[in-house]
Amino acid sequence: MVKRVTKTERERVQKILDLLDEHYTREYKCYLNYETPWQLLIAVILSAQCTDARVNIVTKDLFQKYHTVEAFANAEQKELENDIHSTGFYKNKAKNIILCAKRLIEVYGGEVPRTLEELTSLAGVGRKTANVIRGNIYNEPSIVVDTHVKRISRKLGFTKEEDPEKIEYDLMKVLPKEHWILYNIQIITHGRGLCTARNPKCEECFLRELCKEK
DNA sequence: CTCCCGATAT
DNA sequence: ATATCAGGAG
Repeated sequence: MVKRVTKTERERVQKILDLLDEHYTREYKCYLNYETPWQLLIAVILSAQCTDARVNIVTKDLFQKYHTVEAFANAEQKELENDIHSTGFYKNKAKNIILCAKRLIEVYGGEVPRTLEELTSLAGVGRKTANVIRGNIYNEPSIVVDTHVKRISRKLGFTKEEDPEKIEYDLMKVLPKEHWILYNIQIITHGRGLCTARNPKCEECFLRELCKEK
């Protein structure tokens, strides 16, 4: 189904974006700690079904131990599994990180590629991870659909889809391009503080009036 | 669709 | 005890 956006819908969207800008940061600063593009790539791979706080604890030691992409490419899988154990899914993540690092070196000269197609050709890198890299590293307008963006975008009536890729396309039509990267960061902040998955603090929410509710 | 999976809040 | 966390692959 093709989504159409009417003028009144656009005005409602703009009100929500204004309120988000008013209450949350306008910086393209993500919650995962990193120094280099490849460090962000690994941090995002580790972040699957894991809190960013946990990932930051793990990567602090991890990036002290493995200084380069080559170090990850040559890592012993069992040892890397142990190093990232607390993030969960550690066998898949360790295997993917090693394969990803090898391909970064063999195909992309050790650099993190820029296009969605190139990024998703890397092991452990799907659409969500690729879009984080495109937005945060290359400043390319991109929409990241994670668990918070999915839940809250549906509550706000921006989409009725379940599939993250379809949600991404709906949000592209609903949101002005200048807000694509920022939206994700602000919604995560909102999803962690007020619009939580379990007991959302609707009474305290500044979007209460504009929310389509459950 | 299922599996991968530990840590934390409720 | 259970839901949830910056998902991805087979």
